[in-house]
Amino acid sequence: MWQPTKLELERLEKAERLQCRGLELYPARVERSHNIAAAVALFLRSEADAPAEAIEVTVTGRIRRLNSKGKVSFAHIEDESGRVQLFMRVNALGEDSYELIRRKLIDIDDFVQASGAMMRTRTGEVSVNVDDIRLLSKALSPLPVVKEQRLADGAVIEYGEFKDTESRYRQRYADLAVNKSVREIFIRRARTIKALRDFLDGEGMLEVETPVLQPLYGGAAARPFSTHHNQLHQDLYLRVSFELYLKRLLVGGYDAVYEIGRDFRNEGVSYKHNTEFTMLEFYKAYIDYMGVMDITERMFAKVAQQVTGSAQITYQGQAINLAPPWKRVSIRDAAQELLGFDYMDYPTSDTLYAYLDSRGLAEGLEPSDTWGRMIVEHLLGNYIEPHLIQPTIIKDYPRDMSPFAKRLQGEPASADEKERHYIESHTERFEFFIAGMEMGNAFTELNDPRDQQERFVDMKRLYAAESDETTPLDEDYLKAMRYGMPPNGGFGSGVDRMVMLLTDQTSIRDVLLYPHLRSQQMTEADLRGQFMLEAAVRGFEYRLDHQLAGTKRRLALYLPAPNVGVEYRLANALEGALPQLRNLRKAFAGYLYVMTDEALYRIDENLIEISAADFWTSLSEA
RNA sequence: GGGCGCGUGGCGCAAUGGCAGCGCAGUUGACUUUUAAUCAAUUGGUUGCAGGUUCGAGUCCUGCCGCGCUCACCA
Repeated sequence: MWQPTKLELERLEKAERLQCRGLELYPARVERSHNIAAAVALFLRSEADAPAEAIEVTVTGRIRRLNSKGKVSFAHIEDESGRVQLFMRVNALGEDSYELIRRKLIDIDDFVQASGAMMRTRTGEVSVNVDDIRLLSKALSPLPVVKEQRLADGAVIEYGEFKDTESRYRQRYADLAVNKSVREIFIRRARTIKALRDFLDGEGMLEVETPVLQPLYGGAAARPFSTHHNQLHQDLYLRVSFELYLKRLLVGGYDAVYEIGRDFRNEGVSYKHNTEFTMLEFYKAYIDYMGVMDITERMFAKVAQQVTGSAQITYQGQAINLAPPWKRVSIRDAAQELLGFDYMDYPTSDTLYAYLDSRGLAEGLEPSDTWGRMIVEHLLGNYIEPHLIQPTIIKDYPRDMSPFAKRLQGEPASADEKERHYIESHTERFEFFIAGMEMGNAFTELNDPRDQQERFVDMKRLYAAESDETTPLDEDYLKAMRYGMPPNGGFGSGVDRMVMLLTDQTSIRDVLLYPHLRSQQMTEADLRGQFMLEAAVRGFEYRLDHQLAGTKRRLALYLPAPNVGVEYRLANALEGALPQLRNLRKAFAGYLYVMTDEALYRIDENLIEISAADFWTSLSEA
């Protein structure tokens, strides 16, 4: 339950004073003739005309700055479109109205509606000469204070920023309300996703939606979240990818489909991983991975153009050119180039490990890792990926890392032994990297059901050691493929990372409105809220106290006997709150008691009745 | 999960183991063109939680909670 701070109490008191004046704090009706940017633009245009007409406007917004100078006051209000200054004089507003400003009954953070003619103040700032001001919404809690100084060159310096990351993520609304740059990130995010849709629609692809809850997960080797459907008595997984469902649609006769949606992976979080993230996948019939490369390059250039105005972007101070063509290099050649050896000279995991070890490149690698994993995760991830600042397509991945990709095409018969083995052991898969970050993944999709089945078995065998989480065999997917799947190229890309790139952010959390954070510990305020509810519904009284045992800080819930004299009522009353109570118990070092006039209970795993003697004993032990 | 770091009024930050302070915001007063307005006065803190060492702990130690960075995991 909310326990107002001093500042909040002051605002509550103001709220009462406003109500005493007969003012509505949260009126239902609003008037607004222009958004702020439009009002300013209109005024600037009229100024250009010689005999400027008065521009009367009614604008709305949140007060972000308030400067009362006796009988004249200035405020800045802000709506999504921008800010404008309110010029308020007692003469124009009248004593009564002006008093609201002068006495600060209207505070910074309140939403107001202001009417008047547009004007310039003596210092030249475009303002509204306010003759009527109305409260639209009273802010009872003050937002963090951020002051802005506008320099002559238009630059804005912020003072007293709101930057504690935890508070900003947990109270994103406050972050957005005071940090304009944060608001801009999410506008740009929306534009990015729209630009992607525009592009893909323009390519003639059909946007589709496939199940988030899947009986079998697949399409990526990631650990899933699982859940259960009660009525169907069935376990379900939250999807880790859309791949298998989208490709089934090509069997169904669509030439090209795409989906933008949420994937869920039960894995660690990092600056570029969130447990749920936005994925884009598309599958297009009658093209191979080279066709996908073309689309990829065009798509990134076009989206960047649409979102930032240019295909040349700056990320963390580095100029990045997204315009095609991008560098395309096989993983084998990239390793050759950056590390100076041909991994095909070490065609088994044993020989490769031995070689890498001899060069001091095996740190973090296990001899038991598969050959493909050594190359892709270790060599690529650690030694190649960080160098890929300009967009780079790394292609032709080892087969055991690519269960849905077709084998590399070539002339095995005519090549020498090493090249023959290379072609047999690699696939038409590529990943592409920008700013040292993996941005996406694509293949010439496997459409041979017999080969696909073999791959499932191979994967199972290869990763059996890691047991629990291999890609399960999806028999229905194979069935679909047996009906005939057109040759196709597929693509998957993390949209959040693309947004990071286009907004110059280094953490995925800064491009997610509500990044995943561990839930906060139950607080006393939460518990009070819980009990206020229970008490209101069930009609009992309660009291929560600290200071049970001298100076030791303890929390106790006190339920007077007349209200909860009957034990089952007590149990009922606590049933809902018990999990929270247990949680709270941790915060109070394990001591939380419930008392009635008749009995004492300790909250443990359950509610345990104890004697008064036990109670005092356990307290003194603490 | 491991390592490193952080947690002090609403926000941003100080405080060799020795009186918990500053700026902004707030409150009161002055000011009819300010813009980080200014001037004067002033309120507000169980220093994340719990224990310990000490004459004395925001500071040192232990445990817990949360966040950040990083490593691991993530074909």
